[in-house]
Amino acid sequence: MKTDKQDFFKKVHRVARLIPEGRVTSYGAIAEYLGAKSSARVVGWAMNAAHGDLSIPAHRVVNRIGMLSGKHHFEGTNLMQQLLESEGVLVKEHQVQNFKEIYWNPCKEL
DNA sequence: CCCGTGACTTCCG
DNA sequence: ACGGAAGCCACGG
Repeated sequence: MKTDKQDFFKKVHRVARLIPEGRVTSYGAIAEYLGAKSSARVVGWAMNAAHGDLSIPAHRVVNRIGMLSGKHHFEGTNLMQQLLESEGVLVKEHQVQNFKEIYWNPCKEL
């Protein structure tokens, strides 16, 4: 059984679904959990593919500083923020306020 | 096969 | 401390 590159996407999607409500994580954290900490960008790419999968809360995934870097890829402009606030995540200026407090580390939580 | 792009991260000046 | 540049991996053309 050979490991297809697409398997990486599947892994990212799997982890993304595991993100608890009201929590957020970073691309690098997911990448690191998958063993590809150097491929944080690829995680974002996987998220791009997940964009069509409503089962994947991509809005809970932000960059390392808690900024809604991916909001530009969502519909409208504040959809991502709306989803986060709806889950109890405090967001301001497209940035998670208590990011470090609601930060969900898959390496530690899982 | 080579080049460009991308929802990132880290290092160097 | 701030800003710019490079590195990284995968996908599409």
